[in-house]
Amino acid sequence: MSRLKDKILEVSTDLFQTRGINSTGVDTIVAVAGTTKMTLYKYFHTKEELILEVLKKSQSDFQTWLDKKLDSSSKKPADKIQLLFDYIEEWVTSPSFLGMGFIKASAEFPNEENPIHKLSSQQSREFRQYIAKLATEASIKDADSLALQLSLLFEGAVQAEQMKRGSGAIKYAKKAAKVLIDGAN
Amino acid sequence: MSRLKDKILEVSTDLFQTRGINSTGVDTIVAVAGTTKMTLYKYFHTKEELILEVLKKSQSDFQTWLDKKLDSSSKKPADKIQLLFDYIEEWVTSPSFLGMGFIKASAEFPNEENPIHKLSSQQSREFRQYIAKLATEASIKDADSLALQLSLLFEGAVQAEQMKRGSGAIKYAKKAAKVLIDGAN
DNA sequence: TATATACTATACAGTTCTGTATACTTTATA
DNA sequence: TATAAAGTATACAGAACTGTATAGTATATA
Repeated sequence: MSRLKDKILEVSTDLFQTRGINSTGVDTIVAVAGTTKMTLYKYFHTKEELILEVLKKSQSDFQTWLDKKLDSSSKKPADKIQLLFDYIEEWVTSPSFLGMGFIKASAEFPNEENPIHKLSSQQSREFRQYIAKLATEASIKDADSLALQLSLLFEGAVQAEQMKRGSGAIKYAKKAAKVLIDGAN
Repeated sequence: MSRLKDKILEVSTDLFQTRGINSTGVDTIVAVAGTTKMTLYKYFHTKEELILEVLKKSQSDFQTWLDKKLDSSSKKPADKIQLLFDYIEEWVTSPSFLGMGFIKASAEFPNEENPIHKLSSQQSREFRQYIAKLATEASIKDADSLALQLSLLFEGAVQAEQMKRGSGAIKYAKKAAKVLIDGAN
């Protein structure tokens, strides 16, 4: 992958999070990335394609990071689900955290037929299924039900953190998650 | 208040929810409302002012409806907090529900200095305080902590419902809320 | 009946946005 | 060293957007 393509993706991710997707023009993106529109449109045929790739990379980065953290933490499935919100807290409270792409994108593109909304919805579902896998491996009775509840806490906490940086909401999500996990057996 | 001002507010609320705020032009609004831009700008000096009034009215309608429901349901505070998510479910699963304005608006205007973001953030805080008041009246030990956790479930469930209409997420939020409320005493 | 008010209709200024066309420059490589 | 690929610089078409100017119509009321 090209150095400039990466730079465009990185700058777009940042600007979409801090200014909003529709409010960020490609002229701004190339100016900040230090390149030109011709180069941007060489790598991304349309702005929509750029948005979709930004979302894919963001979610992939998060999932990869989380998976690695959980994998190197413990081999016992029961521990892993308990540690889930500890790592989520670490991710969300990191200074570089600016929000979750799929949550903001789904709000900005509310039509369920829109490709950007569809991808956002898919990423939300995939993360829920990831939690469900953790719950299943931890031999939790109704794993899918717990996973959905935990995903609500996660998305709610991210929403709260996007609303007010440093809200501390994730601390309460963690407390609530522990109660729900412990009560699910 | 004028008939046309109401109509403009009503149409704007609907279009902002279904197409997004930035993606909805005033030309579209007046066309659907059956009026003209001159009339719109007579009642709302800028589009931002219109957005702010739409948010205020939406939240006021929700709060008024919820408060009336809870007030006419039971006089016992312990019952009211248990019924909270039943009424939230009724609201969210109603066919006319298209989303919560302050959640979508805060995503579309992510800058915390933006007046629209500020109002969204304020409304989120006020709703949390409303839950806290219910929890306090129900003599719950750490009412603020529970209220914050319940607000995460609420915002997460709304987010999920906005992502996929008819997701049923609110049912799981209700289940989780019951566990948290019962465990908070 | 005269007058203020509410509203319509429409054109338009000025900006911003996406996407492309065109001509030039730099760099890697065969 | 010749050639292809990558990137720059810039102008521009065409659309969409906010907000205003201007002139006219309908209606209520004094």
